[in-house]
Amino acid sequence: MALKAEARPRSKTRDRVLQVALALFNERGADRVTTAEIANAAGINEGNLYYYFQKKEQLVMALFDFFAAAMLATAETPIEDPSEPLSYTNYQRGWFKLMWDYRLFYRDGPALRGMAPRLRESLAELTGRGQQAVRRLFGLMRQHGFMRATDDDIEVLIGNLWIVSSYWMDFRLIEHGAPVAPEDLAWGFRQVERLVRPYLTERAVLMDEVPQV
Amino acid sequence: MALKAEARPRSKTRDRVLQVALALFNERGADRVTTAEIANAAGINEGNLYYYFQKKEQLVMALFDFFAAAMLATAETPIEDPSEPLSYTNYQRGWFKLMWDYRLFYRDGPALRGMAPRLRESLAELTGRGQQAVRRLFGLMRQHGFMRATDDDIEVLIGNLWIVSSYWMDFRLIEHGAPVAPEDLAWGFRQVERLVRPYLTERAVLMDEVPQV
DNA sequence: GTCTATAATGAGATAGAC
DNA sequence: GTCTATCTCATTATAGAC
Repeated sequence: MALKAEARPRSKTRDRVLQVALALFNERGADRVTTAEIANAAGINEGNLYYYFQKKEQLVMALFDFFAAAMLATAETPIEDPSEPLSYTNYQRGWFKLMWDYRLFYRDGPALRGMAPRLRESLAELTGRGQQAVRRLFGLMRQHGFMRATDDDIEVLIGNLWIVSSYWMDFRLIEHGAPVAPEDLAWGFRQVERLVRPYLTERAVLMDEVPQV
Repeated sequence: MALKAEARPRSKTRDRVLQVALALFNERGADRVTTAEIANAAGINEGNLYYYFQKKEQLVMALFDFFAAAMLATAETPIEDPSEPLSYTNYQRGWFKLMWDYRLFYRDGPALRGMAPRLRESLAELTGRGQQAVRRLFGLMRQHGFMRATDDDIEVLIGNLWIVSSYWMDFRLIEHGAPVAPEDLAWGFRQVERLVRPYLTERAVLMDEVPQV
């Protein structure tokens, strides 16, 4: 099981390192943060950092474990009321909160995989489970008459949803120069919503509201 | 003008370096190729490489100039017969050929921007011009009754088209492990085609054919 | 223009004292 | 568990001979 939490015993210092690393990565980009900076920001010495994480890869993987748990919780959040269209919008909101909290994994994916090659297969596994959850969700929407799409439509749609969701932050960075900010979430939310819209029935209300973060 | 060709006089060695660097980057990934390897593959000494390109960034930017020219040529290729649906499919084929020939810029974008920070603004400019060409294309399709979409629909669609086109290779790499191969082009082609399909009218034939590369 | 050196970086990683 | 000090190593970059 690739997504289990780490085995090593808990420690306040260790937790602080992870917390600080997550913040630094999220803020400045994973490729612009060195182990020295992380140790410094955590108030410990660089040598001490290596007591907890012998390789930078281990640090990244530990962060990924948190992300994986959060993503699965998000993906498998049950729809409050499947007969109420707004419930699905709320579900989508959950995804965008996740993207923001762990934006290092969305924005800096390639850089992180450079630091931690093992990340690739963990990501593949997680992606599979996340997509399965979305697949079930669309099944539910069809049942309730909110969606009209063939199985094939849905497979292609899920692929495109995943790509747009995973990379819109990097795309936005290129176009705007500035790193992605909370205000940009509405843009991404809208792009994703429009992917789904062509397959919604008249029964479904518009789902292009601005997400709360 | 950021997209002009370089000013330095031509030279066989210089051309060979660029050609070899493009091939190596395309093949192995931009972040896995060192200047030493490039010089070696070009049959010259590492010191000599720095006679032509004082910084690795200059090498990347020179490659980008080729890419930019090819991309603009692709984007602005006139539609052979705007009243013939297949012409638009051919246009899309052109894009996928470009993606393959310069896949380093699609697959290794973040790594390249790490090597050459100036790339970001050049990419932004190029993206803008490319999107403008696609915008005109959709206008043409509307004129000929192949497309039914509001201006707003088209703006969102272009954003999603750009994201899926730009990042599907990286996504595919995560899911499959293996680097993207020519066979995968059909998958990407299909994902892109399905983004557009909901806005096509009955007059437009299906455009989901497999691209030739 | 091309080569042989050799420097200069800058990061990750470790050994061993406390 | 934490620190100081040091090492390794890949890479970019330059100086100067030919």
